[in-house]
Amino acid sequence: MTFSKSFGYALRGILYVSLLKDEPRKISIDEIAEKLSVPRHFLGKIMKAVVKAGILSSTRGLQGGFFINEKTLGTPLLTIILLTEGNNYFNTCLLSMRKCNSSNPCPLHNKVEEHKDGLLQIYGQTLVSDLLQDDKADFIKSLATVEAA
Amino acid sequence: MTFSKSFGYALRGILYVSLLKDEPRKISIDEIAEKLSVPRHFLGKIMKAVVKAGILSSTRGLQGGFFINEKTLGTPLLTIILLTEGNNYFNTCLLSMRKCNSSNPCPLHNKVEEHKDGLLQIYGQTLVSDLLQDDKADFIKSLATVEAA
DNA sequence: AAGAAAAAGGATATAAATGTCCTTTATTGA
DNA sequence: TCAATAAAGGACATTTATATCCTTTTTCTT
Ligand code: FES
Ligand code: FES
Repeated sequence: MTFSKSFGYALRGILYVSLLKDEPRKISIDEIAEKLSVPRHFLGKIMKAVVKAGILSSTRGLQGGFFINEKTLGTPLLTIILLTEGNNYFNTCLLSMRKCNSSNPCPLHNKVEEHKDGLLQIYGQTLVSDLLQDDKADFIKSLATVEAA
Repeated sequence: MTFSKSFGYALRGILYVSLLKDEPRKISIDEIAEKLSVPRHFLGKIMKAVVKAGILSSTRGLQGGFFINEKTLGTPLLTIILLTEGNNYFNTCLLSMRKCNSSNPCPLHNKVEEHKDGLLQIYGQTLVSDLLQDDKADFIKSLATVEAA
């Protein structure tokens, strides 16, 4: 059920850049890290992988930064999950056995299969664009880590 | 979606001991580790926590080992999950924000809430006894880690 | 009482995830 | 061409999860 922090950072970074798609400027890692209250250098490392995967684009140098490309908004969540959690995220057995396998299922397998598939469906169908909200200010607020509940 | 290895080891250990509930002997950590192909010392540490939580019982000394008690078979999966993954497993936000909170939801929250709740239901309702199979030999086989698919 | 067996407990080791820092490379504008 | 800026890349530090080992305590058998 849980994803790594890397996934959270990646998705939030992508969403933040996507949200500002109409601004002429590119978005720097410093801005993203600050607005999301996320460790700057670690985020940089993750965003590099995001760009390498083609989910976002970036340029170096003055006026450089991150910006969306033709793939960004249509990227399914699943792509981002597999990027940060590894390609085997959905075929690892819940009980730490080698491969999740319905022909030789572990004791938990059949109990959760339905919901596991359901989540996989959702992750495959939900696009970055589906997660953006109209109210930008409110959305940015919901992207920032908040200590207090 | 994924649990830690500790959870897999714990549940499999519990299931193995439960499966042998009709045998007069107690089950040693060596036997469990060997049958499940799991690291012996690490498993010992986890089983200690399982016993401390009252899910299994154990005695030291000659003829000692692990055995089920009145709670074992009726223990819901959820109890074991919270034991190994921590009590906040189901209220941590998927995007690494402070608290999963439907009044101030992250962008992913509403998308997955239904399935998250569904899994929680299943984990709360599924008991150790529900995971045991009649065919012991087959079941033990399904408990053992298998390298090859 | 003595010895053996087995869990419990604690100390340490290794690996992976997370986080920080510094250097290099690319881009822009003067 | 030069200086400034920002991502990319790589080295290193810290923390957490996983794994191993050794000692202590308990229990049983003789
Ligand atoms: S979850 Fe264990 S085999 Fe599928
Ligand atoms: S999953 Fe993020 S707030 Fe609930």
